[in-house]
Amino acid sequence: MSARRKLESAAGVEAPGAGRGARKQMTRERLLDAALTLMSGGNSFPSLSLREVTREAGVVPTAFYRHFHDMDELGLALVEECGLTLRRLLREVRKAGVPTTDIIRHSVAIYLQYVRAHPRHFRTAASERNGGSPAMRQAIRNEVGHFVREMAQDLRLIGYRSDLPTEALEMICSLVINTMLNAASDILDLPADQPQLTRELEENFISQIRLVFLGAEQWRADPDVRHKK
Amino acid sequence: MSARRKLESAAGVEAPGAGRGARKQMTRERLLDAALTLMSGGNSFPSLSLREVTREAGVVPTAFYRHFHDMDELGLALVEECGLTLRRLLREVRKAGVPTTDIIRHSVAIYLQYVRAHPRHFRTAASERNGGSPAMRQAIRNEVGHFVREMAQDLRLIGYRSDLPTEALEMICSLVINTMLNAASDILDLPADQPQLTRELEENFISQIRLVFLGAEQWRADPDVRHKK
DNA sequence: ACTATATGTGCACACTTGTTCACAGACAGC
DNA sequence: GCTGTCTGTGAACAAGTGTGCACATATAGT
Repeated sequence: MSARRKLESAAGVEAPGAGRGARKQMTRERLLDAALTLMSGGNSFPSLSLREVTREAGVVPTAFYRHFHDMDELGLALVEECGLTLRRLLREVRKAGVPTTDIIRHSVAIYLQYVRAHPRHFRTAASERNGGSPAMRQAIRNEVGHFVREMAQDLRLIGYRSDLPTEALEMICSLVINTMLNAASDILDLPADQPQLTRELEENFISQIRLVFLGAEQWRADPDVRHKK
Repeated sequence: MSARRKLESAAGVEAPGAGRGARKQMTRERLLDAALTLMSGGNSFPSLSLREVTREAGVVPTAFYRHFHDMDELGLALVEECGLTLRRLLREVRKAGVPTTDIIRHSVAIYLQYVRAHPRHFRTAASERNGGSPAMRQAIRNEVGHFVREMAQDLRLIGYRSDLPTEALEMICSLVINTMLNAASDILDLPADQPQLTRELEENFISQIRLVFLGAEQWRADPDVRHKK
């Protein structure tokens, strides 16, 4: 299939009867997909060239401009896609409901499963969160911010620490999510043939999340630290 | 000074009486410095070109090869430099001793001061930790790993949670350090003319660290989670 | 059915990039 | 002091890059 793409270069030839806008979106997605694929092979986004992407997508370089002004614009679109994945993940976890035993382990399991199902999205998110262009960083930060707020609201809804102000809940969630993203990056970097290391990393990850929630249970809304010794 | 560099391009002309090895190391450091400077201006390491670096360093492209085979090799040297900075930070904190009141706030203050004193090192560390080439990622992971172990040992020495196995202490420290690096990245990205936002971020950061240690105090060595409900 | 439009092609251009090679000058050891 | 060695220079090259332009061709609206 990849070879097929490379041989018959004409994107318009592959789907000659699908409506105009539909085909446009198809090649647009092919460009995005190409970028993701290239990134999952060691390359990082800022080092991708426009031509490289179009080549991988099976499209002539100039066709790129029909969809994006810039590589940066493609980057932003990518971030949006990753954000979408994140939100679907949240919905998935919500759907699973609130198990009575070992909530954390359960949620983490869903999370890890999701990470492995969308490795390219998570790698991109983790990698460009601090690395990419300033614009891309900001975009990712926004996405993560949304995620944090949604998660905090979810905790609200299930009545978790309902005595805390939203601010505090979001602080906690942000810590959790940072930990999640770091773990995703670590796990995706692991050689696939090391199930032992994988398990260790996962256990470590679970421990960290558990630790955070242990702290969260003890958190006091407004500790007046200056008078505390 | 930057202009001076660009005008008189000959590096050998600038310091004509300083010993051979010494001058070699000087231009080597200039190359490293150039890379750091370029990175602190939006560029990320993988997008740097060899020529760009030599240009900024005020050296002809071919001179690069006298110091590094590769850009990757320069990257590794950079990581080492960042690791050195991290270790000096740790020594600084150690030197400060163990204040009796509000240890966390105190340590965080030192940390933030350090981050602002070496912004380029911390940006690089945060950014290439997930973004760079696989080799660079691994190198950073090693440095961070050392840091984690040293910090865990320090906690040991001051008798913090001496009942816990080293493994658990390291898990805690790794969580702390992840949070530290994320915070560094966030803070360095902030527009400099927003002291209010800066303060909020710092407070949030302190809260997170505090939360982690709150959890750490409650952590049980071997919670048999399967029998716990 | 005819025409205008939008998507993808092909070619062109000016640049930048990494790397090779012969060369110049400063230093170190005899 | 002479000679060999090492660091930095300069010109050169092939390859890759972003982008502008005129062209094809399938589609949508009349």
